[in-house]
Amino acid sequence: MKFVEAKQEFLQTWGRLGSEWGINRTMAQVHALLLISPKPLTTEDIMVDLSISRGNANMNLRELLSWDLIEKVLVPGDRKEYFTAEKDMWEIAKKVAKERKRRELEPVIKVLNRLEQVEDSEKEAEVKEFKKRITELNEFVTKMDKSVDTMLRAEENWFFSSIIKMIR
Amino acid sequence: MKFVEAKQEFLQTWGRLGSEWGINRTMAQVHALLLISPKPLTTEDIMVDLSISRGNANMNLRELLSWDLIEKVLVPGDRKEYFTAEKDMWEIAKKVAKERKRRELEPVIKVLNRLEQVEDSEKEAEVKEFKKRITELNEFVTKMDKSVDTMLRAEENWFFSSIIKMIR
DNA sequence: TTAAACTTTCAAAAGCTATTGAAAGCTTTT
DNA sequence: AAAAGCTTTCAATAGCTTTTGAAAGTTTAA
Repeated sequence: MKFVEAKQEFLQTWGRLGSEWGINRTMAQVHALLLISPKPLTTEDIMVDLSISRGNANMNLRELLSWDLIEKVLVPGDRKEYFTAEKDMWEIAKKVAKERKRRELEPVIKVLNRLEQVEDSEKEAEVKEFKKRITELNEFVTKMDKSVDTMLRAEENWFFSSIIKMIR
Repeated sequence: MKFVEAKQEFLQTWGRLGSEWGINRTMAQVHALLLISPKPLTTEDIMVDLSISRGNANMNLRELLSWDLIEKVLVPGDRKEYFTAEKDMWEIAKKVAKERKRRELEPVIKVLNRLEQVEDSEKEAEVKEFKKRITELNEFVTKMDKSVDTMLRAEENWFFSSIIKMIR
């Protein structure tokens, strides 16, 4: 298999996986591109490699910056901005987990907490079941949330640190 | 907070979370509806509660069946099909993990394995970096995949069983 | 201070995914 | 065997998300 084909297939595959997990396909592809590049790239490079517009490239680069998955690099004697990606897979996983937790899990927990306060009424069976399910869901999601915290602080804790090493 | 409002907000919230995680919003809402219902529901019930068309309801119900998250229930003396959802959160999580692993992780691992076979060429730095990243990614995704397997078989293994109990 | 180089914005357009609803297809009842 | 009751299909369409590209904005160089 030739490099150019392999590269192309990787960009496709990573983009598809991203969109299956609720991440913009192009954002995943820009990230993939920076991931396999041995040197920092400019907006121009990314536009050319992925055949996308300047606006699109710019937008997805800022989004990746906000996820802290890439960073700007200054190349001495050049006015252009260069970008480079975090390459350690464990770091990437941690950053994604952290961001999704903050953006998605935490707001849901807030809502579930409020919903547990539903008042008991006449509609016995329905309301009882609702409260039961919400409570269970809340416990579950809260535990997921805590597990992510634990993972993020894994290195600080000898016990989890050793479990992580088994999985890692 | 009134029950009807709480129910509505729950359906909204769960639908939004679903779509953030790459699951059709309506599918998540149908699931949510069955999750909080103390008794099995018909297609008609679901159409009314979510204000969706028959075709849409039918399609998402079959999708949920294929994920093994809901099942058909026969009510004696009634020709209609009723549906009911698995209610144990741990079971739900396991089924979702199992399905996504099969549909998304496994195909990616196959591709990564193929991409590792890229031939070394003149373009030294680029190809070398590519191979390195693909290998690391492959190791990482394979470990994720194995971790999911371990989780799915958690109850069979005393050691992981005890860890799961801590998280669960 | 003017011009050039580069980045950001955003309204319009394209592209994609989800939804509708009527028709076709089953299965059970009469 | 005809009708009624219910489920499934799918082409058309609606609605949402992404992308474009030109214009505006910003920074550096001359």
